[in-house]
Amino acid sequence: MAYKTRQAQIIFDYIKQNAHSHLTADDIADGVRAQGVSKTTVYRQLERLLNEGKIRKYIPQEGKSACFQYAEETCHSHFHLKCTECNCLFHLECEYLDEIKSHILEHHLFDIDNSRTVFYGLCRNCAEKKKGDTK
Amino acid sequence: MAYKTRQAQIIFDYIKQNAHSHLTADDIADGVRAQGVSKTTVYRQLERLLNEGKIRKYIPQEGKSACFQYAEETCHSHFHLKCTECNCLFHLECEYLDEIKSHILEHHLFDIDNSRTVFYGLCRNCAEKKKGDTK
DNA sequence: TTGCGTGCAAAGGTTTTGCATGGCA
DNA sequence: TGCCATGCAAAACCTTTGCACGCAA
Repeated sequence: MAYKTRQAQIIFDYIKQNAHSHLTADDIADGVRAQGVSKTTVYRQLERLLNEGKIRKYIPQEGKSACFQYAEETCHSHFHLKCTECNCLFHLECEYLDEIKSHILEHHLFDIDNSRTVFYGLCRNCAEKKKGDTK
Repeated sequence: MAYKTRQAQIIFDYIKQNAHSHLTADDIADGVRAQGVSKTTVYRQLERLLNEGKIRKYIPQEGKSACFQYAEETCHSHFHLKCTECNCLFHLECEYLDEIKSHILEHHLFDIDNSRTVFYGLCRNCAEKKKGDTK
């Protein structure tokens, strides 16, 4: 049903190798262009990988383009914190927070999708920086 | 410093009257066009209202355009649930969940912005519908 | 009268699509 | 060979911007 093409492999490898960072479609296209992969194919593969759950998509509050990141299996079981100031992503593994999901499911009848949910706010560094500002 | 124009008032009123729903810039433009307000002005007013904190902006995971909603004061103190299936927004007021913010701040040194954070997942109706599907 | 807000049209940027070709199975 | 994936270019889409005019203060 799905062919395994050179380009698709290159794109997936690139995202996997940069698993630590958030890449825009443009970033990825830049990274694979030298190997003869077009931007159109990048978009089409991103859509496929997204459906397969192999990557995750983040949509910044401000700014233009969506970011993508390799979806490690372990990421399905925890939440993410995204700093609105420095745009860093933090992985949050914590027993207390696992209870959130079951609490909301039981008391509010809503089944949270951990891998899609991102908490926005200020990370430690940026909060301190802001405090220091002469505002 | 800021003039009070007819168009600005019309736009704000429209958003306020539809406080229960998520409106795209286009929805709003459609709603006020008959009263002689241009889409450009809608965008410019949305930006202003956003900065003033009078409305909130939601960026859907899927789909194109951003959604806006009248920001009721009470919304600053609770979280929101957004169904990825039917796109409904639920307001979540619950003591237990208020603890989330302080827990994450104390234990993970991250200051969550409630008004920006949205939990994505499946609401009751859609979850049941999916269960019923012959998948 | 001053200068911010508006409207139109055009630009800007991201993502999608049509169609012919290329390449996996 | 059959058919999905690719590439190019163009389109579609949302949002922003330049500029002249109108209107609130």
